[in-house]
Amino acid sequence: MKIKITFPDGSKKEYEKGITPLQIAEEISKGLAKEIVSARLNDKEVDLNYKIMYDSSLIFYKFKDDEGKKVYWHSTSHIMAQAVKRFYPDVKVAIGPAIENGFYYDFDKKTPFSDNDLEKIEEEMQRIIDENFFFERREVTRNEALEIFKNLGEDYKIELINELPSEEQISIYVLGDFVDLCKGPHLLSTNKVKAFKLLKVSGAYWRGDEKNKMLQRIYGISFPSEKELKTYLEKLNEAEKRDHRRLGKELDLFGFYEEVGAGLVHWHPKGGLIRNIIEDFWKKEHYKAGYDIVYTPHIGKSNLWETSGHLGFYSENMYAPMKIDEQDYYIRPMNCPFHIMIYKSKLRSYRELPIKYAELGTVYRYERSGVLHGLMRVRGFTQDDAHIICTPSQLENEVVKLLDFSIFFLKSFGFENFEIFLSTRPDKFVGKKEDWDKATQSLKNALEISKLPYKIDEGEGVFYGPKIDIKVKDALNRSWQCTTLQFDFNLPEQFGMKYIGEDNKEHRPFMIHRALLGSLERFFGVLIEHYAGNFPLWLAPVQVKVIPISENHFEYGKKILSYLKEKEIRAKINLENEKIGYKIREAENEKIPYMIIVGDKEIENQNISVRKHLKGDLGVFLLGEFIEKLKREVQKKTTK
RNA sequence: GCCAUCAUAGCUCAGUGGUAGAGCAACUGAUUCGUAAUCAGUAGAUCGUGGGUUCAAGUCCCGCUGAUGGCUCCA
Repeated sequence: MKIKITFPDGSKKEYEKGITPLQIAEEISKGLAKEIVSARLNDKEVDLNYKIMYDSSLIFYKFKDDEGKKVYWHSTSHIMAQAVKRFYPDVKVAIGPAIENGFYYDFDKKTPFSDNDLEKIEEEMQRIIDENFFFERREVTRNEALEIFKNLGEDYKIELINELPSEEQISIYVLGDFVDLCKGPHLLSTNKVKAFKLLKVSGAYWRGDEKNKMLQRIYGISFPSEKELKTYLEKLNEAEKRDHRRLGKELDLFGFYEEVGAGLVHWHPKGGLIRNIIEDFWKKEHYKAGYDIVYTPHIGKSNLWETSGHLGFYSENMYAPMKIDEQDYYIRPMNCPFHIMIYKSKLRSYRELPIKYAELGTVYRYERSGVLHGLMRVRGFTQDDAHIICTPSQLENEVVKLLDFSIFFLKSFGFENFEIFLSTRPDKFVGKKEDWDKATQSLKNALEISKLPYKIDEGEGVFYGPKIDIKVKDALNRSWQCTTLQFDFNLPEQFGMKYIGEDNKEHRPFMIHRALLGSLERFFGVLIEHYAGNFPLWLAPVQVKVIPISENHFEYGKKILSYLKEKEIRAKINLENEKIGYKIREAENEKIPYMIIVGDKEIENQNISVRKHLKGDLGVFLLGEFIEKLKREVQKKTTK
């Protein structure tokens, strides 16, 4: 009996019935057979030794494919679980999936794993790999599966089996002395794993729910070669070097103080200077784009927060109230109610709309101590917030403008790649379905008009409205959420916002909350990591360092310094009694974009030598010519 | 909040029950130097904090504060 196999390029070929993907690959080429890790048969991912019985389409997956990585990592997690079970037979296994970078496995073990344990487990894994067990798939009935895992005492697996849909084919994989419930597919055998490393241990709740028992999780990663593992570990190292917390300290940009409290940022002078530049730019552009900049209080009475609904749905993130004249006041977690007050201070006509209030508004939110993380997750931060209040017919156009404005901002800071998500109505929501549909459609239209590619996150909207989020990709290709643009059905209703329409009747305006950079703290953290602390000229706290070669050149250096300052270049001079190499090293470590080096030659020719950070000597310039170059670079916000 | 790890000089780190150490930074002196570290010297710590065990605690135990990695990825 012959069957027909269709390949991704559309070509077809006949094979004996019962042939496996591996055998087909072997016929094509030995190299291919060696490289593939799994296959897709029609719409189902299968093991390489799966017997093909019918005409099918076939795709091979290699490690470099996402599907292949998943299989590879998932298989490694099974090897790890087997190793753990060999050491600790009483441990119960929970789940062990592949994740974005590697895999983990959760274990129910009385005492947590130590780093020592990790080494032991790694050695045992290597033994399992050397023993080269087959990942043997068996399809079983529900009762058989329950029987097997009951005998093994694997309670978590039983829970999982009971939750599988009734029509699901249940499968188990046998790996030597280890049996696991698993849908598959897997590698053919354990020695396909060439290089692996266990990275960290942590606690993790069963199914991510804090009401459940805390399990012990081990994370790891694996690759088809030692070299790839090495490259990956180096990349981790590189990320660590540009960690904003480390650079924040090294470059003296910001700090946290135990005496003050967790998650409360102090911007040191250099960080403050950068922030000020960002804020100036932000304000200028907002005025240009038709926003009004407002300033509002940081606390407000409890009634305000009751009306807004924050005390109902956001109280978990709010700090306890303080009593002032017998009244409860809350420190603000958001700026919206205050902006709404300004809107409501007058009767508004449709002719005034859209009204756009912008504020660099500092807010305070309670974040659980364990989730705080440098500048990325803090308890007090400043949103670059705005509220756009418009008529329903203006909505779409306003969103188009907003998207354009957001992308302009992000690009100004050197981000070129974005991921855009549209989140739609969740299960719990306020407002009418039809209104949601209309608003969601407007957001969609705006994205289409802006020709921005986006993904839809079904049901991931906030309860008060659909939203668009923009994530930026940084230099290491990690994504960070910055811009969020949220439609709000709730607050205009709660606060009874209105405007007088063309028909001389009262209408309810639409309102959009938006933050472009997100929070200044978080955005600063992202910027630091994106640039690895090497800020572009327009943002660098010190733009130029003047370095005289010896004491004889101090006077000439000072003259240059004062001229630079006169031209509003942020410059410093190094008057230390050190050798030139040492001073250059210092300036390089401080990541100052340009160095001006002056000695006898420069004095004689009345010029300067310029050295660029990370690049080296640029040669000789006239001072005026160099300043022009700097001005152009600042103007263009050049990032390279 | 929960699990784990951690907190020693300004910074990075050593010190596993018996007299607190190093490198860098700082300061002083010498050196006056051409594109990523000149040499020598000086000073700097109630070992995060509060309690306990012990003849003796940086070190062992408990509380607190703060930091770090996780706690979303569904066999």
